[in-house]
Amino acid sequence: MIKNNRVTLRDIAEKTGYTVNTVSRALHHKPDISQKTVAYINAVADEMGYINDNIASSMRTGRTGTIAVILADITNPLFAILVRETEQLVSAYGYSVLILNTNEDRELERRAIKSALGKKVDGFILCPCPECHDNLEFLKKTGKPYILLGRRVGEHPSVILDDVKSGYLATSYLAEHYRRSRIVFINGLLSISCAADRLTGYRSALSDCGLPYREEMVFTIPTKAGTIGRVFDELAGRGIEYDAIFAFSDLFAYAAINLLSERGKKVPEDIPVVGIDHLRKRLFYMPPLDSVGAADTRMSEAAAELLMKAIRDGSPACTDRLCLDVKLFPV
Amino acid sequence: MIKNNRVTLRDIAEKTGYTVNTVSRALHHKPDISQKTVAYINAVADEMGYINDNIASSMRTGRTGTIAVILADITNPLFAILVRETEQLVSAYGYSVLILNTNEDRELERRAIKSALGKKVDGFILCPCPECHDNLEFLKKTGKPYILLGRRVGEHPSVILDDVKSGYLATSYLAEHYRRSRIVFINGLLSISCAADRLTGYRSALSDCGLPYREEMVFTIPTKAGTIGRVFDELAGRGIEYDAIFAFSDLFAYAAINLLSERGKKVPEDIPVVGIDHLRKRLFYMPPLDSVGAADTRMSEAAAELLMKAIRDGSPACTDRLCLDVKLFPV
DNA sequence: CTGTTAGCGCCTTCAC
DNA sequence: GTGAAGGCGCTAACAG
Repeated sequence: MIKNNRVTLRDIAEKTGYTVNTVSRALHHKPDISQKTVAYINAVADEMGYINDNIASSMRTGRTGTIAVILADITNPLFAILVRETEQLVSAYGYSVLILNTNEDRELERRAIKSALGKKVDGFILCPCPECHDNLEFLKKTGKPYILLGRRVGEHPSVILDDVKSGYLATSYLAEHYRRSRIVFINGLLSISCAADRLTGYRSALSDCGLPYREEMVFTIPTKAGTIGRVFDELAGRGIEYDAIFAFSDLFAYAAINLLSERGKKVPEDIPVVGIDHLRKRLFYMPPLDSVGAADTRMSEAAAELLMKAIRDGSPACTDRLCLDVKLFPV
Repeated sequence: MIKNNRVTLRDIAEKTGYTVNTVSRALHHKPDISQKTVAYINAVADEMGYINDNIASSMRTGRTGTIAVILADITNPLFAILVRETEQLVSAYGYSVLILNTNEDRELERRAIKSALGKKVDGFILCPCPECHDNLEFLKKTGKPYILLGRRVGEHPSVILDDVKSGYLATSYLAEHYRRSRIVFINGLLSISCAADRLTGYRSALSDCGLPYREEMVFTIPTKAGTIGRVFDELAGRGIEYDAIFAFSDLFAYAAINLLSERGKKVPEDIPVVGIDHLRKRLFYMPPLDSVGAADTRMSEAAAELLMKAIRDGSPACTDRLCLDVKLFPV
């Protein structure tokens, strides 16, 4: 068995002659310890290489200084950005982030929530998977603060972008700026609020531009590799003419552009493509792309602030529901 | 103050009439409890919604079931992939992952290590930042198992790709397949082992192909946004002719392609570009790109396996140093 | 200002 | 097979 050679409060207490508890308070700079003692104890602790045992602290205080971020897949750049922004914000509060991937699967999401509860996180940020109602109700019952990010579900607290407007802006940009009338919409699954809302925006924009809504132009596919190829197969197989593409996400848009290139089509000359998320704002290496994204506020920072507030206040859950403005970022 | 309404062992004990300790052993399926009792207690625990308190368990056992993964930036897709693969592998062992970003900064790396120690992780995987010797020595002294990923430093245990070969393959592909002789190398900082090794491979390939090594064709830049633009400014400003680009990473390669496009150059017709990491293998939306990547084994899985083994054996650190084979993946 | 006491929830050791 | 006792390292409450 390995001997745990970690320095504990007791070690410092023995060395300094104070009690464990005085040492603890000195290290926390509590007001009821003399300046001299504080300085002395801190110096000794430093010298001995003391590091506070978070586990033991949590045991007493009930707080772990960790929040869970639960989402589909960290290799999706959008989620990576959300995580990074969240992490940077909460670290200012001394918090760190436990990341759990659901792969958009309900069962995995449930397990992730339980796992995080077992690790006694102080709060949750989650981008819920489809069909997640049970999971969210379960989470709500725990009384832990939580907030949804990017997708709303019923009355659960959430911070989202204005997805109806996103769909509207993207579609009308294709119609007006590029003067297109046959706009294919490659959408995500409608059980995700943002997909449903973007469809609403798409239809509304078509209507305002005097264009017909045609069901065969709209595809709903899961956020996985490969699935997007079938859209083009189907378009070709059924001989559907189109002159523009509105993609559910920048990822879909880039994947579509790759496939269009393979078929000898140029973007945007032959087929303009508009995406959503504006990844380029953060990821310098992404190719140019017309995209709709948050206008000012960062979604994840807003969510993280609300969560931190709820944790500090000891409120069982934040009750806010925020919908942030978006705008189109042309290439 | 919020009442903590979590179900504890004691609650189950009271309900079943057994002692806390019998309940604990039943839930762990220890052999010295009767089948009937085990079944009964588990049923009650389930019904009550019991979730093991990892914090309290860790307190006793000294293990947290968490490993730290410390790297530059999770929004870099390469790192995101490494994290995801690591997570998937260690989750099979019941482990989870704490991610800490260093932004390639020594001080942040040190803080990350300390933070992870405070959270009592059972082991470390890190992609060390430049000038990290002190940090690694510090980590080594803690006695916790650790392993470096993607970059080697001195004698510290590591799993890396064969970076010399990567540099060689990329360069010779440009020279032989594309028949180019003036190959610009946009490299990372030489204090990172893979940059140094890839430079060795680059030089060696030039030499084998009968091409001269020209210092003004080699640039070393940090892995940050914007810096790559200056390479092209400098090439233009100094009137340096070039007909191919070897990029330190796929990200650099994509960024270079964007900049070449802006300047009206076509890839690969005018200027072929070869990168490293082969991101497309995992990220379906990335544009086509010639790239060098791991031949078979996944680097992060190898590292994670070694770390898990070290943790299970209770050995203070894994001592292996692994260098995995690479190959070129043409578009 | 500092010391004493108590206990967070769990698991390990030993007894019965 | 099961129960009783002890303690992981820390911090909160209360003395003095």
